Amino acid sequence: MAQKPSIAKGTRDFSPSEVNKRNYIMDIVKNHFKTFGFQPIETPSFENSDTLMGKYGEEGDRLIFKILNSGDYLRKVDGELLSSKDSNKLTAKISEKALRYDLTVPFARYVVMHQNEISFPFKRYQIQPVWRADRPQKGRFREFFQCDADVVGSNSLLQEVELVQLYDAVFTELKLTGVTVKLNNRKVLAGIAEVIGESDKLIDFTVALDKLDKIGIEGVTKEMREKGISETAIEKAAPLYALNGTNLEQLAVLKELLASSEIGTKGVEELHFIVKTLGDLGLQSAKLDIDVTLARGLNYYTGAIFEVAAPEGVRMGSIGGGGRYDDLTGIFGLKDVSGIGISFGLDRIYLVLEELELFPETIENSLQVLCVNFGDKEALVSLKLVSQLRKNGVSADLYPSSAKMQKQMKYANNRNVPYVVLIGDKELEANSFVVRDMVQGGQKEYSLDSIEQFIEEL
RNA sequence: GUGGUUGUAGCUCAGCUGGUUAGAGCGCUGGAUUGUGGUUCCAGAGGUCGCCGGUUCGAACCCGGUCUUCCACCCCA
Repeated sequence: MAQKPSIAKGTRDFSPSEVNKRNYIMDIVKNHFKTFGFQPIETPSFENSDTLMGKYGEEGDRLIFKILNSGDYLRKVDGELLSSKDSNKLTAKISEKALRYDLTVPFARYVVMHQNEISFPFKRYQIQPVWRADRPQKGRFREFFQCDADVVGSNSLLQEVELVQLYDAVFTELKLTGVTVKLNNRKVLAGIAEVIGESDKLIDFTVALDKLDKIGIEGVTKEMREKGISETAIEKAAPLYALNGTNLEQLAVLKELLASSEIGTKGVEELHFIVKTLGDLGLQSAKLDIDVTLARGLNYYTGAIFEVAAPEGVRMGSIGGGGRYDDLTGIFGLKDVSGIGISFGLDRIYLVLEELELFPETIENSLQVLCVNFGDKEALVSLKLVSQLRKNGVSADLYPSSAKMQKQMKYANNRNVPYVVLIGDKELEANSFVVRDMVQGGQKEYSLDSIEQFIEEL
């Protein structure tokens, strides 16, 4: 009956070394979330379908994993509906729960449900898996972790400033220097659309604009034409592609360009404040770049839009993103609560650190000391040593059986154990233990009465 | 959701226009080495060639379906 095991499409197992590396990233992210004053929450892995459906657009609904009702779920379904083969209508009848699609909507739901217990502004972070019935691709899975930090209940632009600092702090500690935080503002995009006379095509316009670095100016203009944007509008938008110089220089040009648009001017002012303030405060290793072509998450972002690009030379899309959304909780009945959030792309950060060999070597040393097992009597003495080491915070183990020495040494080698301890009959007699340095190759003998000496030299 | 791509030993991959017992390297097990790993030498185990069906005297190879992998698009983290 042996069947070949397999895992579901788009899912992954994580082996010890991978978990260690992922934890390394998450611990650093988490620590900075905490020092910036964010508090952790967790929400269920599945929600009522009503909570999720319709929040991510039509495409999103398709990508939500639905959970089949329990029991005889077809019994109550109308026979006519069943034979109509209308999947969308039928789904609503046989599925009332769905897997979490992101962390933002459940967070909005959380805020609304707990509004009376929360002190605003509420700063929360959340690191949990989410699921999407997407077709997998490189760096895209059907199950993946999101690391989000959001602030709700404050519309101060200082939050924008702070979140850029948070990105900077995390990537600096990860030794991932040279990342670029790209910054844009939905109001600027709206202003541009207004000035070129295509306000009603804002989404089409920005989605096309967003592809500039991918398909070039020609590709963008072609897509705009296909979406029915007028030639004059396309012409008027042309100066956007030629924006260059420092952030402040670009903002000066934008200010001019958008002078006739109230909302556009507001957006430029917001960007100016963020750029100016961060200029005064300084960043450790990240670079801040205005990028008017940045247009992610337009369905809900209303102000700032962030995206973090990996250092130059690394072929990787964005490793983080976020933005401000003025009315996220509105859909659940709580008006006028402004929110802003950022997200870290754990899987992609992992790939980048791997490529640049930035993981510390010590991550692989899961066991520091292994005692070779020579037999019952020797093992007992070894176990006493192991206990002492463990009490001192040193990860130590005794090989569980008196297998051949070669086998035990090989095991230590495969597990990357830096020190092997030998207590055989010779050592028993001398009340000592021999420590073999598996990296250098040398050996040293210590007395069992002065274990501290060994611990100090570790 | 659309188009393409991949699947052979634990891993990475060979395998000619269909032809008899399907190979290599690494890893694994045992030995050279009864107290020494990482280097060396010797021997051995391990595969329903993703799965189902079809064509053929004969299929890892050709055809159809299905699952999976990766890539592009859509979208997105």
